[in-house]
Order: sequence, then structure tokens, then C-alpha cells
Amino acid sequence: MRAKHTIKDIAEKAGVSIGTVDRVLHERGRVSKASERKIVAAIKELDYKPNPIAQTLKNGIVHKIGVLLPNPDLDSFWRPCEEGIQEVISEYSAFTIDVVLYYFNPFKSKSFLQLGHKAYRDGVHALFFVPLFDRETNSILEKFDDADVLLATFNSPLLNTIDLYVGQDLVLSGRTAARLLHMSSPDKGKFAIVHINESFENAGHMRKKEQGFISYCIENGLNAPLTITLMAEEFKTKLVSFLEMHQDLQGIFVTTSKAHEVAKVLDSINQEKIILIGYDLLDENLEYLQKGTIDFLIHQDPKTQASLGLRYVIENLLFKKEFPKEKLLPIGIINSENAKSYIAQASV
Amino acid sequence: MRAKHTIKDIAEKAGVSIGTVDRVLHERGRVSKASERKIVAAIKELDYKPNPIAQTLKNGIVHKIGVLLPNPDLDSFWRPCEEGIQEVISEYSAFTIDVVLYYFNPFKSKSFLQLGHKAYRDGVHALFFVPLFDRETNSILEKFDDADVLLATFNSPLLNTIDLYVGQDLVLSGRTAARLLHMSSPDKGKFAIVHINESFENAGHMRKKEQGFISYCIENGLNAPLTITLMAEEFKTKLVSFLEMHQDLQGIFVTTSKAHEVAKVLDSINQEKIILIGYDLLDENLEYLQKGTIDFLIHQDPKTQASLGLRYVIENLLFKKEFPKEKLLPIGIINSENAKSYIAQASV
DNA sequence: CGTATTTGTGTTATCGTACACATTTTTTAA
DNA sequence: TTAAAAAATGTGTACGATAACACAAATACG
Repeated sequence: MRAKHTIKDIAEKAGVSIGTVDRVLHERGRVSKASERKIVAAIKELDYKPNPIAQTLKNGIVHKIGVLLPNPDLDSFWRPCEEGIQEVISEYSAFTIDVVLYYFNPFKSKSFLQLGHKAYRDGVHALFFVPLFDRETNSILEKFDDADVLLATFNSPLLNTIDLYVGQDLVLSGRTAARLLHMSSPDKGKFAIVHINESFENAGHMRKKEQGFISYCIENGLNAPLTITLMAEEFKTKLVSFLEMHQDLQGIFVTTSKAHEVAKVLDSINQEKIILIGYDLLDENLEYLQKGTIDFLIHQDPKTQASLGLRYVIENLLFKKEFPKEKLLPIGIINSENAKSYIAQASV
Repeated sequence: MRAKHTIKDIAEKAGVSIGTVDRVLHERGRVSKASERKIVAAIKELDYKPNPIAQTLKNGIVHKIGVLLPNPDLDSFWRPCEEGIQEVISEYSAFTIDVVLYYFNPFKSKSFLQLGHKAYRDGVHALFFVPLFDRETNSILEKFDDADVLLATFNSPLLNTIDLYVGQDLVLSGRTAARLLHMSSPDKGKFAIVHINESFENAGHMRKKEQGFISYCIENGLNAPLTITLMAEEFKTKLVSFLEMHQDLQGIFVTTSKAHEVAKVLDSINQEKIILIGYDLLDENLEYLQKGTIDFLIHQDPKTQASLGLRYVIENLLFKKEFPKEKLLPIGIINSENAKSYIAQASV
């Protein structure tokens, strides 16, 4: 690799001053066609690329990045996201960035809306958020429409024009679960999909996972899975009677991170044959994974979603690094053995 | 976050000039104890961190990074690594780095040694390599001993003093495979470990995987697995007679990326009941994964190993970013469904 | 006591880019 | 033809860290 060429090299080659080159580069006008031609030719010939380091130093602004995240104190599912964000913040502590965290109440769309608007008023240069509520998200996006603000989301997909989305293919994760159950009981299979409906915000997620699971069953000539939705109240009663009604059940797929609650019930009635699959590396889930009540966990990796997305945003602002419009993380299958390797992963 | 403090702020606070501050920062002497005390205090109080961007700009050197990699033309296992490296190179094309690739012959330790020494003569600032041969690696490391060169490895672990290692816990991956087989045939299980010994360089890898597999079996009261090593010659004959001898075999664990060769044989004799687990997302493996002959693949993710490691090296040189001494990547379990999500992963 | 030498300190140019401002050249109008 | 306006181009400084250099004050030594 030959040494990098600078603006000065271009200027010399084209026989003009660096100021003129700069004007061409930034299309600020006030340049004769003749000079412009020569400069453009020189840029091409020398394959000039501006030095992003120098640009960043020059601009010298403190990039303000808003992160709009559900409050982990209100729903611990978001704890790993917060951790990921914090890690990235300390990773870039030496750089001129200012990450402002806005924690909204995941059960109140208004809280989301208000904090989104607050981020706008605070004049953030980028907003990285979980678009939990469709209508409110649109309202926020409208606000930012004119402003030159980098908009990035994670966890929940969104149709709107967003610069970046980091997440997972939920349909595929449902199919993956179905395949795992199918593997472990290779006949026609009698399976159940359990939705645990704590807050309606997960509805979309659960539906997509279910859809994937069912599509696998159909394509592979399996019996259609049973479906049941459990709420916090009468959780155990309902589940137990469901199990009694379906004695021949071979596997259960829990579409949320609360598989441990199902495991608890299964344990209490000494039901050991049923294969149980759930989501996420929560401590409660891991405990039952080690005991063998939970057989597989699917890793949604919210932490990586958050940290990777924020990193894309930061590196774009700082170093002008490009990023993909959509980044779908791999669907991790976790059993009692490789769990460790995913937990260690946590710390960078 | 308050605005970043600069060397100038420190100078003002301590009532000295920036030159004096710089001398303290770099321990270049020529500073009175009184000034030093004041400066150190100011640095502490303002929590001063040097701006890595400015430092890099000032230093302005082109960092030369040597990458010592087995030639993918001679062993296609390394193709993804090369791709990962190339991706990172283009990702940082705007920065002042010069990545020099040295392709050695993975079947000839001498080739490895020679290119390692060549990298030294070329005066690289960092060397990122696969330490395939122990003795030769030590010889190379000795060379670099005095020089202030960043040494990083991937894929093959090493005891020596290396700044960074990116890889996987091989023992754990063997355990993971055992757990998967156990899940799919929940009695005492009759399993076989198949080593496919193409080149001795894999010996260490294979041994560790076997070790993990066996330890799982012991801990879980399973039968000890059978072990067989196959060479290219008489591959099929040997395998077929092995299968005939053990009609009740329930699962096979192939410790290399050549599970597809075993799958080919199983297919040819219409053996469908045996569960087959292998390594790596090769096209040949994926084909049999979709067909159902291969049931699981374990993802060693050589591409991420290479790209992540190189990225650590580059970001350390460019931005003084820190990295862990050892980075063990998660052990990915792949079935026919989530394979897609890992393949998509390939492109950044 | 005067000249060397050491020690402490401040000033300044540099890296590559960006932009305000100064200066020169060209065009237009009187 | 010449002054004014417009267009084109060059110059200087800043971003923050670094280090060579200049210079003063303090100390050493014959």
C-alpha cells in the first residue's frame, strides 16, 4: 500500500492551492471549471480519500447521542441492553462523544413519546432507540424529519425510514425452535407453543415466532402445534390443567424469556419428559437449563444488539465509518454446555 | 458528560505551559517536582485523557500490520479467514494502515517459519497470525522479543506471551456436541467420535474436542464413545466396516470440518437413523444439513476470529483502544433452520 | 569570579482538514 | 478606459498532542 495522499498532494498535482481543492471537495463553489477539472482528475488519479482522523479532529464537536431505552428497573429484560450500552460508553470514553440515556416506562407509551421529544429538544446528533410503540415512534420520527439526525433502532423492527436496524429474524428463530423439538422427538410430534403475555408490547414478537414455528411444522408434515397464552394470574392452574389435558405432549416452546416459569411448574409436578425451549440467558433460565428442565434456550442477544448498534452509530459519527442498513444477528442455540461460552462473551 | 479537557486546560490549571505538561505525561524529565505535583493534581482533578484522534494524527505513521495465514488455496478451511481479513482491510481503507498478507503452506512448517521471519525483516508494527507450529512459533517470537511489536494470534491457542488470542474453547465445543447427541437419544447412548486426519496440524484441536466429548459422557453416566481415525485412503471402506461392526450406533461426532464426507458415506448406504454432528459452515456441510443427513454443525467461526482479531489490532494501533488478552468466541450450534442467520452474518 | 553545564520552562512547527478572510484576477457596467 | 462588482484563488489559523528548539535561571567547577 502506497502512502496516503493528502489534500496537499492533490493541490500540487493540480497546480492550485489547498483551499481550492477543499472548495471542490465540499462543493462550496467559487472554482473555475478549468481548476475543477484538474482537481477532479488529480483526486481520481491519486485515489485520494480524506483522512477521517483529521476531519474528526478538525470538526472537534462533541457528538451527542441519545439512547432511548426501556427502564431496566421496570422490566429486567432490558438490563443486558443497558449493560451493553454502558460498556460501549466506557470503551469510547476517550473520545468526544456524549451519550445521553433516556429510560422510558415500557408499559406507558406516553413516557416513550415524551422522552423521544425531549431527545429532540436536547439536540442530539443521533438517536438510538427501541421502537416499542408504533404510533408514538412515527410521531417522534416526524419531529426529526428535517433535522440531520442519525436514526437507529434495535430489537423491534420498523418499516419506516430508519438508517440502521439491529435485531434478529424472529420468524426464523421460531423455525429453529421447531427444528430442535423435531430433532428430539422424530415422529410426527405433539408440541405446544406457550405465550406468556405480561405486557402487550411483546405481541408482535410472539406472533412472528409462532408463525415460524408453525411454518416449520407444516413444511415437515408435523402435527399443528397447540397454542396457549398464559397471564400472571392463574398461571400455574391454567398450565397444569393444560398439561393434564394433553398427556402426550412432547415439547413446549415458550416465546418469551419466561421459560423458567414454565420450568418451575413442570418441576413441581415432576414432569421430566417434556422438552422445553425458551428464550434468553436469564439467570433463572440458566438454572433450569443446568438442571435439565429447560433443554434449549434461544439467544436473542439483546446486549449485542444494543452494543453493536451503538458502536455503529458512534463510529459513523467519529470516523465516518459506514454501516449496513439492517444487521440481523445470528440465532444462537444454547444448551447446558455451550451456555458458558455465551456468558463469557458478555465481557469484551 | 462534561466537555473533554485538553492539555491546555491542564496547563492553565497548573499554571505552566503545555510543553511542561507534555513532559510530565510522557515522563521525559526536565520538570521540577513542584510543577510535576501541580500537573499531576490537575490531571487527576480534571480526569484528563489524551485525545487519541489527535495523537494518531500527530504520529501520522502508516501502521504496518503483518498477517500470517495458511494459504487458502492449499487448504480451503482458511478461505473464510482470508475473507474476514479482506473485509476489515476495506473497512479501514481510509485510515493509515498497511496490512501485509503472508500466506504460508500449512503443510510445511518451514514455510511458516520463513514468512514469520520475513515479516520481522519487513518491520511490521503488529503481527497477527495462526500459530500452527509450536517450535517455529517460538523461534519467530524470539525474533520479535526485543522489538515493540504487537503480537496477536487466532484459531490455535498458545501458551507463550502473546498480547491477544481470539479463538474458541475446544473442550467445551466437544461437550456441546455430546450434549446434543445425548438430547437426541436420551438413554445411555452409543456414540462414536470420528477424527479425519488430513494433516497433523489439527491434532491438537481434535484431541481437545474428544476430551470434552468424553468428559461429558463420563459425567452423565453415558457409555464411553468409540473412537476412530480415518485417513483419505480407504476412507469409505473403513467407515462402512466400522458401521457394520456397530449396528446400534446412535450418533457420530466428527471433530473436523469434513463431516460431509461421512455424510456422503451414510447417504450411500441409506443409513438415516444416525445423528451426525460436525464442524463449520462449509457449502458441502450445509448441503447435507438441509438434506438432514447432518443434524448439527458447530460453528467455529474462523471468519469472525480473523476479522475480530485484526480489528482489535488495528483499533489499538490507530486509536489506542484496549482489547482483552483472550477472546473466546461463543460456540454456535447450527441446525437446518438457523444456518441462514449465520450465513447472512457473513457480510458486515 | 567568570565561564560551562545542567535544569527548568516556554515557544513553535507539525500532522491533514476546514473555513474565514485576504488577495488577486476576471468580468461587467458606466 | 476605468472603477466597481464578481469570481477565483491563496493564506492563515484552529483542532489537540507532540517534540524539537530556544532561552532563562540555577548550579558546577577551575
